[in-house]
Amino acid sequence: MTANIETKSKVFKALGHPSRLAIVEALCDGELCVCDIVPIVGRDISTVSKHLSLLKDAGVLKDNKRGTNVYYSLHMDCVPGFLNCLENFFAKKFEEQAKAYASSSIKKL
Amino acid sequence: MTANIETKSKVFKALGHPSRLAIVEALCDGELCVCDIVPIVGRDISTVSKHLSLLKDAGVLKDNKRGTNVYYSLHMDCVPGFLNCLENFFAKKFEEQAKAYASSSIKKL
DNA sequence: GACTAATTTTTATATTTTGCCAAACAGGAA
DNA sequence: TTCCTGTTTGGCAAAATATAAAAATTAGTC
Repeated sequence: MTANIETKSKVFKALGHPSRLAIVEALCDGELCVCDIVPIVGRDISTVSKHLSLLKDAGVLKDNKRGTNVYYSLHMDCVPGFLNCLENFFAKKFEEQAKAYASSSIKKL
Repeated sequence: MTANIETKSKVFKALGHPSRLAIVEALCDGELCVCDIVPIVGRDISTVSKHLSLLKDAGVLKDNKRGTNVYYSLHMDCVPGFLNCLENFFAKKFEEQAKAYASSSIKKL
């Protein structure tokens, strides 16, 4: 065990907010500047900037300044795969729930 | 996109606390009852119980009552792989930092 | 039934996080 | 330099979270 629990839980905490997860999902398709991220999140620029620095501090994102713009991109390659796995997990779960509901509805007839 | 951002960020939020991540890491080796988890976390049993129900609510864990004991186990198979990837990420990062420090030390001689 | 052990829920308090505004800062153009 | 645009930082109120003590619940035993 190299990384301690605090370091790793910091990554999860960083991703554990709807605005920040939306940012990370958007960045799965490639880098974006802060000005592009703001409308995606729908919050004040200052708020978005704080979310971005938190994600960077956790190691999830990296930034790259070009001119007056700051471009953020994914730094941690583990993330997209896990997001995909999560997607499948909930897809399967909802499918099963729908099936269970359907069969219970039939029973009630 | 099947699962909404709230559902997914709830998973990350659940894992984004050192006590809860320690619980999940312990459960990667197999199910444990609450009485076994309490000493691992080192908190009051009521606190641990709350952490466990939060993890269960997020879909990360499932529980199984046998007699007076409640056994918790991993429900989401995505998690161990991601934890492993995180481990490698930080291992590589610390290695690079150590290398960078070593070369900077040599320059100072 | 009463009694004990394991766990959860309730309640209360302390701490942390979030989000907006205003101010500060950085780079480019006039 | 001054102005303008894009981004970050500081401060504060509101909301969310963590913790533990006490009360309630559940299963097993006598």
